[in-house]
Amino acid sequence: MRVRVEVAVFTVRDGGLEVLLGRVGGGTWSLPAAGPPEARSLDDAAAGALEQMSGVRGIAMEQLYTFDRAGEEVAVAYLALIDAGRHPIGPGAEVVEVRWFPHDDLPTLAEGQEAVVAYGLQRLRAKTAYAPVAVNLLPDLFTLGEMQAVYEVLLGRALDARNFRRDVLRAGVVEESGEVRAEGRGRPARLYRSAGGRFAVDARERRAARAISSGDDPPA
Amino acid sequence: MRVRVEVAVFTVRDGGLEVLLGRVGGGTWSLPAAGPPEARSLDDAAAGALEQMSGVRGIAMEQLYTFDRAGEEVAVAYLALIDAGRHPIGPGAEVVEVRWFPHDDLPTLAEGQEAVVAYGLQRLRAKTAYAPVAVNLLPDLFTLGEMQAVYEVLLGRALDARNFRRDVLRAGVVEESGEVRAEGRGRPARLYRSAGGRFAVDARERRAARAISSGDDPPA
DNA sequence: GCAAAAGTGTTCTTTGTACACCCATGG
DNA sequence: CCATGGGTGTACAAAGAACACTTTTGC
Repeated sequence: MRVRVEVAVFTVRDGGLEVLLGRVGGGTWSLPAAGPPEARSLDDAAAGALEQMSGVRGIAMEQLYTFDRAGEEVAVAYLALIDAGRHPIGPGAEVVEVRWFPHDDLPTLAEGQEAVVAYGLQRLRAKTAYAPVAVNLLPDLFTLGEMQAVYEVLLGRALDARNFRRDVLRAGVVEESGEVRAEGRGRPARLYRSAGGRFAVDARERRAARAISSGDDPPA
Repeated sequence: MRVRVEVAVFTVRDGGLEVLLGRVGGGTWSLPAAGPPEARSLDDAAAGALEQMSGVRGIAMEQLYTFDRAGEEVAVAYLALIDAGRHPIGPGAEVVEVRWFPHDDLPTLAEGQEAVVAYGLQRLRAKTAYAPVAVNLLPDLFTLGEMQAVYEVLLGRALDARNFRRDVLRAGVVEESGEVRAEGRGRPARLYRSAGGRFAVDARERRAARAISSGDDPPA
């Protein structure tokens, strides 16, 4: 049985959730993937696959699930979240084209990769309810308004700004940078940065997450 | 890279949580495991490994995590829960001995399997908070007292019987069988059976689970 | 001075938690 | 008749959800 790694990479841009895909030789698009990784850890292989396809490196990855493909090959799938603004993408060697696709308007993918994207999305949404996933999708400094916008994209619904502020600040997942940014019209917003810690958006989401959720944090 | 499957099998017996281990040739104990499964799905290979080692079949399995072992082999780990009373174990071909070990008093295991057991346990405890895992660890018909006892073992703390009853019944995860069982002294208890559905023991646990938790239900 | 986004507190409802008593049986 | 486990309901605490108004800027 051959072993492969495949990475579902998500970003939030222009009010939408997007997936990173590349084209190597033929016409079919593919997730960042690597064939039999020789004497490398799976995690390294996944990071390598992303770098090889897009030039992006230093991104945290989380193992998602291991799919078998007709009993002949196993594909160890990973999830990665990046801020597209901070990490510009460019085709690596042997890569014809890399780009972001809206998650709900993907081209035909290589065999079995739809399932990887679908599961990555499910996991991402589940994590939304208890982990500060948005900080991985935002620049170093960001406003609470931007952060809320990311959550609204991930959850597909509007959030109450007052409760959002209160919950995020109470959870201690962000800290004030002291700086302020005037973003055109409107009162300037304070800029925050990540401070670690966990976060749950609201109880309704938590319940939903539980209902579709199971796992744990990966070992190691 | 070679592919293996390994299964962490848990049961609750005599007020303790136990793990199924077997010995094949040498002196070292091992989880049910199978080498390169030829043209079989991973799930089938995991079920086969359990049957091969212990004779037990027809048990639901859930994929846990894929570990890499020094970049040479990947081990796809599974979690299984069984009622030891309903599924007696016996050594399969080429198996010298199979038995249950208390989870906190395991012998030396084959390379890397401690991590599989540890992670299986973590996942099992996390699932406790939102899934009716106890029904997999109980006979067809059981009393709420027995069910509560299983949860108390998994959680390692006492539960309030009144709240437990209310929550379990409200969640609709069990249904009355109409039968009653006199278990020695005390008022006879009604017998219930599983009715599907989800269940969370209590909010404190839910929070704890969230804090250590991440995943989702596996695909498919 | 007005449109637009940021920032602040309070009330209400739901959920969870703690807790006291009666019931049915075996010994 | 009493010890043992089964079964029921209620009062209190905590968390989440809904909601109105003031502040600071660009135009």
